[in-house]
Amino acid sequence: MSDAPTLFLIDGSNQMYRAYHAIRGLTGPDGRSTNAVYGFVTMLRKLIADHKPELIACAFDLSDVTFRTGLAADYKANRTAMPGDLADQIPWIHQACDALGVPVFTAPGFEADDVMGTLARQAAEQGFSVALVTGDKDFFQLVSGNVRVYNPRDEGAWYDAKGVREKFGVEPAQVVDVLALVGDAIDNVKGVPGIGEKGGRDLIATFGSLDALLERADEVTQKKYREALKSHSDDARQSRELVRIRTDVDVAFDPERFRYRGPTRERAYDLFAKLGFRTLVTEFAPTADSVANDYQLIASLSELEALGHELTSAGRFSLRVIAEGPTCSQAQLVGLVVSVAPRHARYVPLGHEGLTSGASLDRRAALDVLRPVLEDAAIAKVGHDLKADVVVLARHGVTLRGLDFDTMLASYLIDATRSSQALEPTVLEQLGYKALTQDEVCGKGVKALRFAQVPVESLLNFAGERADLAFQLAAELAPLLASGELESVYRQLELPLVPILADIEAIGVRVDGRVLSAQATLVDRELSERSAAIYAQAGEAFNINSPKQLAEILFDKLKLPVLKRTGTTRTPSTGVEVLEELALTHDLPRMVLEWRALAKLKGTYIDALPQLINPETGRVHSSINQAVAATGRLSSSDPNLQNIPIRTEVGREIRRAFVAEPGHLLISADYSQIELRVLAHLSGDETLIAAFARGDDIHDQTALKVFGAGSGLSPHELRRRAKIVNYALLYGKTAFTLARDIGVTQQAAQAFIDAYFAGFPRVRAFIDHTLAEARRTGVVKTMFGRRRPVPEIASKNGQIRSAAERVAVNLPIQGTAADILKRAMIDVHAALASSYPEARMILTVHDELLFEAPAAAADAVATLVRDKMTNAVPLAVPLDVDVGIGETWKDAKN
DNA sequence: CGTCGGTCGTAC
DNA sequence: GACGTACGACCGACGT
Repeated sequence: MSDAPTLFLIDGSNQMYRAYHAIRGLTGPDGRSTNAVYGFVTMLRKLIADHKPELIACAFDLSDVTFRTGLAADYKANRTAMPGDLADQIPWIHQACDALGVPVFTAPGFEADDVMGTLARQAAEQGFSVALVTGDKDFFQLVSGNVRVYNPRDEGAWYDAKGVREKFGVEPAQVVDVLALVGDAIDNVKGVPGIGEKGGRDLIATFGSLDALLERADEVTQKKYREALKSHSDDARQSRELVRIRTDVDVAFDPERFRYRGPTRERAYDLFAKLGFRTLVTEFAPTADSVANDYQLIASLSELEALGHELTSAGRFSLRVIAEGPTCSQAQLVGLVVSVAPRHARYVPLGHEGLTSGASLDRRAALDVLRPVLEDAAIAKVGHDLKADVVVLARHGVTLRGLDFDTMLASYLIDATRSSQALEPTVLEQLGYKALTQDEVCGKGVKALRFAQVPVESLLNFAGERADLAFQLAAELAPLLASGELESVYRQLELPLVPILADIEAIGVRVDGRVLSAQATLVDRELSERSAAIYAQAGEAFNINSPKQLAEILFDKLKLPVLKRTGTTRTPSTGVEVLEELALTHDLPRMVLEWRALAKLKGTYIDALPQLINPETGRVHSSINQAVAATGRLSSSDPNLQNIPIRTEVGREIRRAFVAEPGHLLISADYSQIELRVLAHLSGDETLIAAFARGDDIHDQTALKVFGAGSGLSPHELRRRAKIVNYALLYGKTAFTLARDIGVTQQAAQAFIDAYFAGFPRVRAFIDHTLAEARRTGVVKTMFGRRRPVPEIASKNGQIRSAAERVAVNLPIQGTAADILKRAMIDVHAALASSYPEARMILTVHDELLFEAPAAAADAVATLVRDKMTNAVPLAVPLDVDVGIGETWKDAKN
């Protein structure tokens, strides 16, 4: 074989059909089928990636009318017509070839096969190797020394002459004769009746060619073949012309026209965006390389002063702090970037190291120059995640004011269900631009640099984009906020919360490491005793934490029954529910459950918390995320302080490590049954409202309605069950799970649910109304106008639809409760700032706020907090707040 | 050696 | 199959 490059000739029509049938049910944003395009593009990209072709082309059929229909009018007449949604995709497939840099060839009156045959012949004559990319066996006839068939379906399936002999039993040159004998019922190639693949192969192998066979038909030993050959010799000859791939079509092979030149980014992006191919869109989105930007470095304090004037006269600008540190709360300024117009950015280097440290301005002097601008509430600030900027600037003595447009929050309000509200995906979706990522600038893994180590020139592009893209996003998102009627929830709730959350993060919670290490010692001892007992019981040591190993012990070794399997891997489940059931017949499951609970406590809290104590402050500064939870709740991470144990005594002990500063006390204030109160308000149910108005215990009330009198159960048990029923409603629990939770039959559980709705009829009406609205609009809303898309409410899949219905019912309740807490936080924060500035809000946990105040002021602060929380929002029912004071979080909650 | 999906478990 | 919203630890498979 020669050293000349291989020409890849793709059988476009064949591959297109294959893709169409291989991928089902893929549609673009407008609902039109995109399966064939996607499959084709995937194939093409894989081919290019795998083989790095220098020469490439793709051939397509033009129409059903070809020279073959001239030879036999019924050629291919038996074929079912091309599906309409495949035909619709052909132009896109051609465009995809073009966008990816693959020239397309067709010839009027000929099929793709003939175009390929002709090009292959010419290329081979010029000394090139040829790969015929197809899944069609007819192409074996074209194989020669330089021409091979490549089937991308089974990788490595190259067919040269030897491959053809093995696969087909004859020489490549004889393939066409075999095909002519065998015929093809689907394409109406008659062939010779009675001769099949095996027979045809043997006949041609014996006689050498179709012509020789027909000439010497008398010599054929099998009578049925002999007679069929004699009476159908014309059919055989005609069939040969139909199956023979032509090599004399009017196309010319010119290596220059077949050179692979790579994709055209804009065309690929436009096409894939239109078709909704998200990963491909990402790959071909415009980047800094393809857009002209005015990003510049500020090189001196005098330039910085000029910039300050520019920002002041602009009256509105976007900014981003570039910072880093071991933890967010210890972040140090590396630079500050601003933008006053699209594609414009100015980067102020403040803390670069090494070769580029000379570029940095004196941090303090520079911040002093910018301070009047940053602290001026009349100059509007735009940014993506402004809280992060507020926090870092506060650490450097600057109070960022004039917060106006946070694109992360805007994007969150527009669609809180997006998987990420980070800048990059948001910009890609809204602006169709692929932003630089930190990884691209700094590298990743162990070799990653810190921002401060990256050359200033490289950071300029990354930093510039942060500010520039936020500026551009703001313009894009503002109209969407308005059209979604989200401006009020943005201006009244989310935006005012930004500096408050920044405050909470900066202040942190004092955690006493000594309490935790004492607990660690105790729990460690307990764990090793318990694991020893477990190993003894199991007869061997194993990793109790490994569901797989535990399953082997329980189900293989001890032969306990497999009660349930996990969802995706179908392995025997070792979840609580299963272990609790097994605990009735064996000791080990119970021991494992107790071990697990302790190990979880230790791993997640006792061991993790001390590592997050900031040595500078002795406090834990958890991040509060405002744009994660789909319902509008806040979430907490690093560490998550919203799931500190409370239900078990040993878990509650962990809260003893959360302490007040000496001379201070913690004040915990939590809304009592806020979601049920919200339900009472939203539904307008008179019975519920009256019960809350009287201050009745709502669970006792529910017990009365649902279980009636004379059930024989203790009041305590009745209340416990009623509580489960109440919350079941909020979460759309089914009779099945309710039955399991309160230990009654499914019928009894259904009866309770029915009794509940009978007792609180407006609740049923509220749920029905909410679902109807959700079905009509595809969106559900909270009392304050926060919205959540629920497109799955229209799903034909019952499971998906039911899940969407539960979401739809839950959001107005959970989301409104979240809105109320946010409103309360804003009011309390303002009240504390003016009346008790030395008292501080330090934590928020969905329906609870935690404060730290000088001991002398604690009672007064508690009163103020209760007042503000109670009156945060007027509802049809009173809001009740439980307040507790103590030296530790545990004490404050008791 | 890092990434990532799966499973499990804590909170409200 | 069956309860909404989060975060995170651990395991183990997989890819570099």
